[in-house]
Amino acid sequence: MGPDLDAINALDAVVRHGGFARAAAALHRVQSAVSYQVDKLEAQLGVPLLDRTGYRVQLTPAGEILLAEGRRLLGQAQRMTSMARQFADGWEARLTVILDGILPLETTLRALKTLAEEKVPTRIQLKVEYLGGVQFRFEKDNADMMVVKDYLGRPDLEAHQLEEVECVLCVSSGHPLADRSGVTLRDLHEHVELSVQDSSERGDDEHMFGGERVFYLSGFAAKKQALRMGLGFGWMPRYLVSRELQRGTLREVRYAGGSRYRFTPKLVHRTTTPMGRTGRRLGELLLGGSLAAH
Amino acid sequence: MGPDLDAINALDAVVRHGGFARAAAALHRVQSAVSYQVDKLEAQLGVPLLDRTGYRVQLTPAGEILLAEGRRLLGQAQRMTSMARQFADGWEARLTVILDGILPLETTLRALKTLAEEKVPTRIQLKVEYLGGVQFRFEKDNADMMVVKDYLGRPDLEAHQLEEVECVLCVSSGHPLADRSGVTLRDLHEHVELSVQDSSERGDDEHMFGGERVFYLSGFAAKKQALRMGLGFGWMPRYLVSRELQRGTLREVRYAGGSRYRFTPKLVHRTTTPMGRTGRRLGELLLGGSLAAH
DNA sequence: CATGACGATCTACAATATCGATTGAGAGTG
DNA sequence: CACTCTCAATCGATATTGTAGATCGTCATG
Repeated sequence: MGPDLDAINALDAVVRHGGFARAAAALHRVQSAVSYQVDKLEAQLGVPLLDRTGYRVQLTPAGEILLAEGRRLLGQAQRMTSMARQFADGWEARLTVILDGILPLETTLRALKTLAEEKVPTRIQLKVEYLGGVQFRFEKDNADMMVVKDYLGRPDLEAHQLEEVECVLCVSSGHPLADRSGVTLRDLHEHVELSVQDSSERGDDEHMFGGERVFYLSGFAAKKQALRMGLGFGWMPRYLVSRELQRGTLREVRYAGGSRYRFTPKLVHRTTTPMGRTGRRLGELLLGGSLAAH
Repeated sequence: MGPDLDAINALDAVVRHGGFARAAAALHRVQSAVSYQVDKLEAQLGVPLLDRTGYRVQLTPAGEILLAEGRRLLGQAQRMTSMARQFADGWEARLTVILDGILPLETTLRALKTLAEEKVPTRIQLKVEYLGGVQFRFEKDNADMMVVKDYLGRPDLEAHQLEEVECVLCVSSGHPLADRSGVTLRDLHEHVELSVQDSSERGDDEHMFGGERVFYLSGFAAKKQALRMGLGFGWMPRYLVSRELQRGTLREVRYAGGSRYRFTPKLVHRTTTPMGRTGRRLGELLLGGSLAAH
């Protein structure tokens, strides 16, 4: 049907090396084989590509244009084979990673950037979820990895610990709770609690206070905005609010039960299906780079 | 070396028709031939492309990505063949046209736009020259066509007449010649004549007045600007100055020897080498559209 | 369990690519 | 002008590759 890549390659060699004989040498073939291939290509395309009238062969105008097109074709084929070789070498075709939105995106993105610079052929899909939604998605999408605050352990899951993240119970400086000390659970229940919406159907975070009024926000950016507006109180990872706490825009609630807690995020993957090279490399990068750094 | 287009085509057929047997039917081959091609492709790429464990074959993740790449390859090859067919059908690869700058670009550009819309594969090169420079370039570049005011006839050149263009001897309204009537050649010689620079080494236009002071401009746009600034007098094609003449910004010199002349532009091409389809089509478009229309 | 569709596999055969040698046509040299 | 050298087309023989046709095991379906 179409043109033959070998034939195009032969033509290319003839033109680049300036002759059938030299092309044949370069291709480790005999001259007649090259002649044959070029003839075939001309027959396939139905256009004379080389002008044989002179002592040296020369491209016809049409040949020039078609060869340029053909070279693009060869390049693309080259790319396809190198892509295939990478797959053969153990690079997986797809890698799905679920990330808990409470964790800083920056380190993850930097790791992905490094992967891109290393030209891995893998299509990486990164999804951000919250709370129980992380594991929910991990299982629903049959994802390869998740970076999560907490998860329900299972024998087929393996976890690596990442750097600790601290959470702070925050409130706007204008909020009634801001200036109070010795805040009790009862006090908290009189105010609105802000939480990030769980994308699964599971219950709430263990650190929630179980009051009457809870507003669910769609992410930590929205939650922070709501906090600053004085809508209510709520837990925030410190790295997201450290500047506001310094400036005093947000205040740490002086809650008697403790206004801080730390947790260790975990990089989780399956032990059933071994991870491909991209997955392993991404793991290295995430464990190496300090995930919780600002 | 690289992947084989036929094999890619076979894989594509298998996936699109959902099975080796159907693919074979669609390709007018027997099933084993398709099997062979797909096996070959997998061997060439070194990656399993189809998952044969199930009842129905299914693409592996790597196969999915590589097939997508392969389809692009097929499409490109398709384009290459169709391009070649057009060349085989008599569309030339290149077409060089020299245009006299005194003529309106618009019709020519419209014709070229039509050609582009008709998806001719030809690379068209349009060059604008002036006076003797047109034919000079035509010969130097071995161009295919020229649209010219005058040319030195030769037996191997054939010309078709286009629509007449009128030239007017113009001057700025602020110029001393603007309000005079019965202007003589002697009067003209006292002022600066504006002319467009000939890009060849040949002499001047036959319509020039042969005065002492002549300013040469690089094109009609520049000439018009110089005229409006009152730098001197000079011939302009009417279509370029009709608005200025109406408004009175420019005035027609009331020259006793005649302040207007008309000429018939000609579309010239060689009779020695027959024109290709693009050349013929462009000729049709230029002769059909009224070249001299505003 | 019988049936039918599917895809792998094998063999024989056909088509296609390569080899090695020859031919004739420029181009360079004395 | 004769000689040689390089170039590319051409040809017959051979090696490689692709296809047809038949068979086999597997899996889904009724």
